[in-house]
Amino acid sequence: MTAARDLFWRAGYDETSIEDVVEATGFNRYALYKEFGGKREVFLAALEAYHQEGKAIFLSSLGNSHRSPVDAVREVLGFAVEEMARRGAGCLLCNVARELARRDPVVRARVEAYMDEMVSAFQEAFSRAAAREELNPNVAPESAARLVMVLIKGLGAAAEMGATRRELMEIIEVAFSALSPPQPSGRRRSRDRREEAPCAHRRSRGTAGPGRGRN
Amino acid sequence: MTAARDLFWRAGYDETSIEDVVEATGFNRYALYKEFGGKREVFLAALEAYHQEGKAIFLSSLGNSHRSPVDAVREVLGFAVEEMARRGAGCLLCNVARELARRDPVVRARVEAYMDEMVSAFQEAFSRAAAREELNPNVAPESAARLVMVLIKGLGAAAEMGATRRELMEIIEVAFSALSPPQPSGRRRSRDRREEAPCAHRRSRGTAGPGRGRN
DNA sequence: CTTGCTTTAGAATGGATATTCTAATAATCA
DNA sequence: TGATTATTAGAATATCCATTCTAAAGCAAG
Repeated sequence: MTAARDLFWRAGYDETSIEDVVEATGFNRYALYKEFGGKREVFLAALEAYHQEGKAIFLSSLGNSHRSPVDAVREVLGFAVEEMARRGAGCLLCNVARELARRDPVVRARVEAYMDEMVSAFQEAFSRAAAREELNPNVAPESAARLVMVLIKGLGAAAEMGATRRELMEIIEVAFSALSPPQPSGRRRSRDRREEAPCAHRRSRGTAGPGRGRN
Repeated sequence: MTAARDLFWRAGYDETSIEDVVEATGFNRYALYKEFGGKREVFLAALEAYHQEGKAIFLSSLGNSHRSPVDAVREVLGFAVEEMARRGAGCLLCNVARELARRDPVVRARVEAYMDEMVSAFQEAFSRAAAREELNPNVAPESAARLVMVLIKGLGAAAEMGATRRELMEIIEVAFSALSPPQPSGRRRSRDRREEAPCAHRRSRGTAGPGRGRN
């Protein structure tokens, strides 16, 4: 199934022919129709797998409860961006939202549900952060969550136009600097933040990381 | 030409048939082929018109030199979002980047050039803002410009999934709070900013505004 | 070995649509 | 008016691809 997912991810729904899927998965074409019903259903299965995998990554990142939830979200965004830059392809969910989901109400409902789930998860994380005073009090958790979703969409689009991982990471850092509280703890000056904010290099080594793809 | 542009804008390239263009423009099909050469060329003309119009709006917004360039960028983003929410369609340039530009190198080059132009324009505005100490010194003008581009892409995608103008405006405000300098002028406290930042309501009246579409 | 079932590869079908062709109509102008 | 040219509407062509059909091959069990 990951083979099909990668195809759709790279090329999109329309540009991936059922023939490509047959080749990549080893499934016989006829068998594939008997198993799934049609191209759309194959895709929906791939999409489900994609979403579940992303969710698992996010939850595991949140699991480290000694870390700020804001940082967990940032980390997940970092993983996503790593993957996007490597593949030259944005979030599969966001991509299909612009092609198949436009015409197909079933797919659209599914995509909306997945996205709502994502926003809710982000929002909950930010709410928890707010309770721990780790979120800028000027920013509503809901708005922060929506911003993250917009970032995911936009960063993916940028990656598809050839943006580098570094550029994308830097954008994340800038955007997230709006989410940290003005004074991290007691009464520290803004210089202290300054050393945090523009550092887009921390997770910058390595080739792949535990990002989304691969298996 | 704006009729064709609106079609492509709303439905995308593939989902807009040449028949639709014929109907909407009144052009005879054969005449249209003689005039432009093909569907792709019709589209390129519409895209050029779209870009020039957006550029004009941006320049006129920047023109008010008594206003901060950061605010000018924010205002233009506001116009764009207004239009996106009204149409339920994101930036035409960003949209086509994901469909036609993938397969068509000529279109891709054009799209890249337009986008580069946009980023450069934003970057220049932010540089000017930095010189006037109206940009957060922790943020490089280039990064700010790239963030704005990512926001445009992401906000458009969000609008297509049904996000409201208000939601989108709020996201802009949050993101832009990362761009304002920590202390606006002399030595004011963060409470002063707090009254500025989450105000997504200033330009919130009205129905359409001088946004992109319409004519 | 033979009979019945499953799986397969490749051909056939059907629908969509960009593009070109054609015959008719309108427009231009001597 | 009459001849030439331009424009049009609709038919014809060509391509692409999801889906289905078909006939052959593989396989299981008696």
